[in-house]
Amino acid sequence: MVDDDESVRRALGRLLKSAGYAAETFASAEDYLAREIFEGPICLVLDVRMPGLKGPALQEALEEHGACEQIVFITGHGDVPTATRAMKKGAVDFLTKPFDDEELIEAVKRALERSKEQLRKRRERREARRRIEKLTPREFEVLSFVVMGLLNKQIAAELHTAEKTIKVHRGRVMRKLGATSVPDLVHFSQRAGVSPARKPA
Amino acid sequence: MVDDDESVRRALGRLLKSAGYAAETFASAEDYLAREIFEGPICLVLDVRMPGLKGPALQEALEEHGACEQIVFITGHGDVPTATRAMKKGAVDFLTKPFDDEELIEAVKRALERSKEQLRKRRERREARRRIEKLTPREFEVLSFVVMGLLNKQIAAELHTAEKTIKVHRGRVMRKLGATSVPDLVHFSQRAGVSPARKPA
DNA sequence: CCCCCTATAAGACGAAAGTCCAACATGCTG
DNA sequence: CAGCATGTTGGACTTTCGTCTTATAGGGGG
Repeated sequence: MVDDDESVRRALGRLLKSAGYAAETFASAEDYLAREIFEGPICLVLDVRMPGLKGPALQEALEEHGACEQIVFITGHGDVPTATRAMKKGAVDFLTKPFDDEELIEAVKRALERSKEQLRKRRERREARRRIEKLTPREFEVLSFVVMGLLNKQIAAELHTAEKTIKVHRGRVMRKLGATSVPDLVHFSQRAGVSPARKPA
Repeated sequence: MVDDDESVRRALGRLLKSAGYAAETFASAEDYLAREIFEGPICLVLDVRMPGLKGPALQEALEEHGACEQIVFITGHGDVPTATRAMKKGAVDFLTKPFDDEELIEAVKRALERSKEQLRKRRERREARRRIEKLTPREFEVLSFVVMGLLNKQIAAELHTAEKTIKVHRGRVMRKLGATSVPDLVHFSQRAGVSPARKPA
């Protein structure tokens, strides 16, 4: 939680801890950015108006860094454009003080779920990319064609080489990716966010 | 566009038409619901406060019907909670009068893009489901195992039957879905939103 | 009662894919 | 230069997949 008002920090800290969350508090956006990085689902309860870096500015900074925390804004003097912009940029909620404890808890809960899911997808994607990067250019080409459903001989024709060669590449791709089947390869490609090339039914 | 104020309807209607959009106007949410259904990307510019059915209520009604229009709210007296709730429910933007023409045009543009994309996904999904529903229960089971990467003999073991039988089912699945390869089957399953069953690497 | 759908299964055959081993050219790097 | 990674093939062989035909059996509907 980031809020410049210490009484708010203490009150909300108590509230969140009583709800079972490991709440940490920061007096400014700068303090938050300087914290040690925790890898796990994070919900950031963020005041809009603060001295120094403002809430929305911190939101943008975090987004550029590809951070995974989900943000719940709280504010005393929120206006509609600010709230709308914050929500458009992916905030989970935008609460105006005074708000019910229950409201905040609910928002934090949803934020953590979203953060967890985002984290999971990101990890999957990174892992898939990490392995795919170990492929040689040729192997990657072959992979692309395989997940498009082409037969070895068709791939061979595309690449102007022998079907035998394709088999070898294909086997190496399977080993390098740790895949055991064609569907595995498809999942890998999709998780890595590659091959939008299609030739559907 | 739905707004109870006729001068607003005329002004925004002109604006949108001059921007190249085929704008239609409605004086109330009820009128909008009674319109003939148009299938295509739709952006609904919606006033929040109106006699009869309010903007947010219409938003909920449309969502329950699984409509595909994307909503841009406009309002003269918007408050933060209303804006936040609307955005949480998927509104594209929430503009407070007075707003720049440019702002509205931009919002409408983004809304139409989102609507188009949503429409595309929905069509894909419906088409995939339509075909998958033509499968017999047994064939569907086989499909599930195939897209999980199991061999025919493994599927046979799972289903306590002979590999030969699986081959027959598999062939029928391919024909019924119009697929020509295993990756095709995988795409079908995913587009239809089935088989979250995994046994990853 | 007969036909159709569904599920089952066998035999036969060919195409495709995967797996051994071995070989060779290229280009980079130590 | 020697070693290594990469891309390229060949042969031989196994496994898997696909298709064709044929066949049996149960359930439901006309």
